Amino acid sequence: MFTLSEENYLKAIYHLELVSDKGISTNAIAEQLETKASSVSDMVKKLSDKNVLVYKKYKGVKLTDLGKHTAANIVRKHRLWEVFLVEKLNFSWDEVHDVAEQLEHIKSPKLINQIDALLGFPTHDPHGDPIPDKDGNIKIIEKSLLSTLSINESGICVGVDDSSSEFLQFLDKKGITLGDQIIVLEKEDFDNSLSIQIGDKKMSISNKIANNLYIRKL
Amino acid sequence: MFTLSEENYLKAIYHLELVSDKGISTNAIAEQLETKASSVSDMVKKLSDKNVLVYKKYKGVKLTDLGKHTAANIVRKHRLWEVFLVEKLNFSWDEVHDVAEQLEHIKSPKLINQIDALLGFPTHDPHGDPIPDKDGNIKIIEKSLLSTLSINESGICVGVDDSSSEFLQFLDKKGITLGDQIIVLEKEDFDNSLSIQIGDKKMSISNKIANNLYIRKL
DNA sequence: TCTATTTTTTAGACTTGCCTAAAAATAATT
DNA sequence: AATTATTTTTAGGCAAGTCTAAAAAATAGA
Repeated sequence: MFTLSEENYLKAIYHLELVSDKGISTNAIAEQLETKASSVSDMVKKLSDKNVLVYKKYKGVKLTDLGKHTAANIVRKHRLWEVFLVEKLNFSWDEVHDVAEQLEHIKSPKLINQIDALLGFPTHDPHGDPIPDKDGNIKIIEKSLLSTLSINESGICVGVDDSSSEFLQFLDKKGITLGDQIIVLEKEDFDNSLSIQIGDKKMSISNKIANNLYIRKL
Repeated sequence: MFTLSEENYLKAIYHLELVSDKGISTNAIAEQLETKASSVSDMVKKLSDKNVLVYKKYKGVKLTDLGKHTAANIVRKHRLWEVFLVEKLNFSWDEVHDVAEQLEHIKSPKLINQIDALLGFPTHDPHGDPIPDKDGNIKIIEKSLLSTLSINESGICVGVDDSSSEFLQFLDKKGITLGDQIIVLEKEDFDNSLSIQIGDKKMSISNKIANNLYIRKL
């Protein structure tokens, strides 16, 4: 069994490994968790003793299979709770993160399995992120940043990169929702902004936004 | 904001105050929480500094209004989660306690209010215990132990005193459920056992059982 | 290659929450 | 009232998890 703190470290390292593929550095973990490198050094030794990661001094860490499995399970719980909050309790997608951050640490296999069933075994959370299955496997879908689409290409909005409540509320204000079909009408060289069409609405989208919206190309 | 440990102390003292009405002793708290009196002394000072209770050395403690309100809110969350688990996730009444013990510490007013609404604002948990409202008030219903009923008296089963899973499973096996109407047919002086009738089923009930079942007399 | 800079680890300290053992206060008994 | 027993508090210590400051290792630049 893992403490709350240990679980948070595992999750942080898991997320970092999805991006970097080589050993995760002490500093990277410290930044992710908003803590100090010295604290990370301590915890990493502890986690190494528990066989969830491999640690060689100055060489960064790598999760073991046990570590990956454990971390994926926490992520699974986090994302299932997010779906629950949105689908069953009328939370909006920008409100769910902090609560899910607490709920993900509840220890009860039956609870999370029943939530899963109640929700109809969803595969993605409200931000479009995949939900690991019970074995920790995730189904990766082909997705591209909106900013990488060419003129006249179109696709379905399937996720966000930045899931801060500011960005999500901005999308709400613009009327952009997961599942929307988007066509790129124009690309402005000057500021890399885009003209896009959603349904019959046309609008201009800054580069910053286009770099945070994932599209499944059609 | 209170730590997990502080919340558990508050809850324990709250429960003890419902029974005893005078200052709650250090030893009583220690026993309730399965900890040592010295630990209680420490914590009680901390809680006194936080104005949730009044503490005079050697004199026991009393919750302040703030303390009562805070504790009632934790109990409210615990019992609402229990209802949720039974009503929405197919838990049985003997499985809910440990999970609710974790869920009661989740901090999100919106979460618990939405759960409350989803459940239709229940007033009692699966064991018949009353759910405090948002202000911490509970509606006490007139209830008596089954053992206090006289021959030919009848009532509705409205709660249990002992809510251990052993006792609850025993009731399941006997086919006794909250809401059942019970008539006392006979009382045995020898061992204080009872003959009762539930619906058209007749059965014999030991004194120990009769001392743990609450009845609303008809 | 040899400094200079950055990264990482170690050392020592602090807080929370718990413990044991001993002292102090209260309660009970003769 | 004096002694005994019980309850409660204090004193000191321990583990988890964090921090700062300093030392050690790795990396980068000339």
